[in-house]
Amino acid sequence: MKSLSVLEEIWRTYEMTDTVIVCCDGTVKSHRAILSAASPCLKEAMLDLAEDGEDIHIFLPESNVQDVISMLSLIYLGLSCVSLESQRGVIEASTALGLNLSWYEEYSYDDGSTAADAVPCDPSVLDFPLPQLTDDLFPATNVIKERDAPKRSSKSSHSCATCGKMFKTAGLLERHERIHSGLRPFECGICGMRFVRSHHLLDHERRHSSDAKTFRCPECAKTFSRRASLDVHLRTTHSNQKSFKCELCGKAFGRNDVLTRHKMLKHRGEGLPAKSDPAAQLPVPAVAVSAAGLTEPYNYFEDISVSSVMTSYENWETDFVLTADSNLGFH
DNA sequence: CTGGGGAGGGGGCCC
DNA sequence: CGGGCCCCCTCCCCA
Ligand SMILES: [Zn+2]
Ligand SMILES: [Zn+2]
Ligand SMILES: [Zn+2]
Repeated sequence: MKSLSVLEEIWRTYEMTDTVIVCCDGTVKSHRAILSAASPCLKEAMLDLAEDGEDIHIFLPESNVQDVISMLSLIYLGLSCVSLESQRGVIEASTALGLNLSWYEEYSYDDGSTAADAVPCDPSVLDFPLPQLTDDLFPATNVIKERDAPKRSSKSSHSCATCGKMFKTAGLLERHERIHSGLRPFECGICGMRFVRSHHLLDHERRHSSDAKTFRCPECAKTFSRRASLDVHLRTTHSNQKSFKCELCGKAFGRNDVLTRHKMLKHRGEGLPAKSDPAAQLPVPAVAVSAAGLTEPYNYFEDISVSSVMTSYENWETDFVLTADSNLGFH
């Protein structure tokens, strides 16, 4: 069991939601306890409502589902996986909810004002529960975005009803949704370990057999279990590429996970440099950096999760910033 | 501490 | 569809 993943688990499973955020193009369910923690004035307003177990409805008619999901991922996970296009929408939704934005003050408008200037919660976003709205129009799913949703890009959008991640094809979405079911249909005949996908089982079973390490380094004759492991070895050991630079001390690393570990161990509590610092722009663009820096107890988790979350979004905006070869770093 | 390999688990794609 | 493959990202663990 991983540590630091309680909020991630809540986020992924979307169980026991008790709050519905009604957007212009659908609804997103959430948890009032977590929203309360993020917004004192929202907490105060919700305490006056719905003691009888009914969902509280929060109305953000100016916001769309995707922006609200991005905002919630920021609240639950501390991640800002937000496209440049929807950045303002996230800020506006956050402002309407009176969120305490001090921990991602990296957000700023083009004119230089920042999200930390957010005004107090607008009480008009809260209203009486309207269960028929969600029950009739948006049944059985946590997130509905197809209906009337403006197309965000020319690419097809298939979004997961549980976590909101978007996929290129319905098949990819279906495969992804198996993650939430917890089903692991593929079992290793030797050790009994179970896997979500057949290829993972195949990869695992190879390690029980003699042909475990079939990839041989042409430079030093070391052998590896995977092609990818050999590639990393060649890149870091033989060509000594260090594409991941610490924006706090300038030290460069060959692998992003090593850089992340370095920041966790060496720079805890230091925060991140100003956005104007060119070093802060790469390899992860400033908009994607969780701006709390390294002061929060969950930061290790946050940092290492940024790019993995972002990769699920990388195809829903053409101007999305993290590219597929992010592990190669910048050049 | 860092370097680095092993391993689990993701998305994209082809057939 | 699903199997199989690629490539990726992160986490674990040890030297
Ligand atoms: Zn096994
Ligand atoms: Zn080698
Ligand atoms: Zn550093």
